[in-house]
Amino acid sequence: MSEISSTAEFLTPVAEYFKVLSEISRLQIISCLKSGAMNVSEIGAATGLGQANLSKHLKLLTQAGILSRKPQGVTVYYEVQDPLTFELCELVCDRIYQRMQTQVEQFRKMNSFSSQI
Amino acid sequence: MSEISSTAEFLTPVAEYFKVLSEISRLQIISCLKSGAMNVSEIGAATGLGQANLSKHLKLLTQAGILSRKPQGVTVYYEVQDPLTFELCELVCDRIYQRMQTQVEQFRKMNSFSSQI
DNA sequence: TAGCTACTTAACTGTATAGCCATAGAGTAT
DNA sequence: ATACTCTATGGCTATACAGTTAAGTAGCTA
Repeated sequence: MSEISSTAEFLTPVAEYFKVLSEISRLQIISCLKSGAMNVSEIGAATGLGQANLSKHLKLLTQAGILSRKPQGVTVYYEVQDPLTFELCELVCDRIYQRMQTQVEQFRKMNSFSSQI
Repeated sequence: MSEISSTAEFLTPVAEYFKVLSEISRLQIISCLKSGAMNVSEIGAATGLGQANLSKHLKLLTQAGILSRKPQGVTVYYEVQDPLTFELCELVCDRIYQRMQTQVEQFRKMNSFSSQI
């Protein structure tokens, strides 16, 4: 095994983790679980995702260790298990906001047609 | 525009950011840039990625604001521009390591055949 | 038991993209 | 100008996966 491929192998689970967070539907699910546990129907209503599709995403998120799955009778409650999830999303969200702010500011400065100072 | 779709729209750039970090090749590139700026050939040698493929990944990473691109004569040097990148990777890496540790520990406890205490 | 509800899974389709090849461009030297 | 090196791009194929429809499963209730 070469140095390169061994490095790549260590990075595989990291890439997989980020991949789970790289879909809007799953971020929607995580987002609406910020307030606490919800069952599948509730999550479906909140996100607008189709039932089967939602189920697949929930399975993925659970397998990734991001959500916990708790059946209660006929319904199943999901909850964000790892607080790191929120932390990561917030870090990225904040950075994106900062960049947008910077871009707006740069645009304002560069805009020769602006009547502003 | 419904509440749901507007939420989804805000999440789009976040998902895109995570998507950039969700590929082993790109993580390899980021990883080998930890020590500082490198040109394309050097990155290629360090990662083993094909030239055209590497170029595309570098473009993506640059567009995502993760790398900075600095041409010097005929060569082009890339560098990790946003320290947040390393921060995110470290957070995920550490968490994955913690989980692996936990799994090993649980396995040890559950393993009835073990000669250990 | 049957029937109902809540959720999961299987099978399929369309879309996105990683990797590869060939080519193009851009800078440098002869 | 020509030739050479380094990097970027366009076209292609194979693969992965999000979303959908339909069928299956598990727990409640009459």
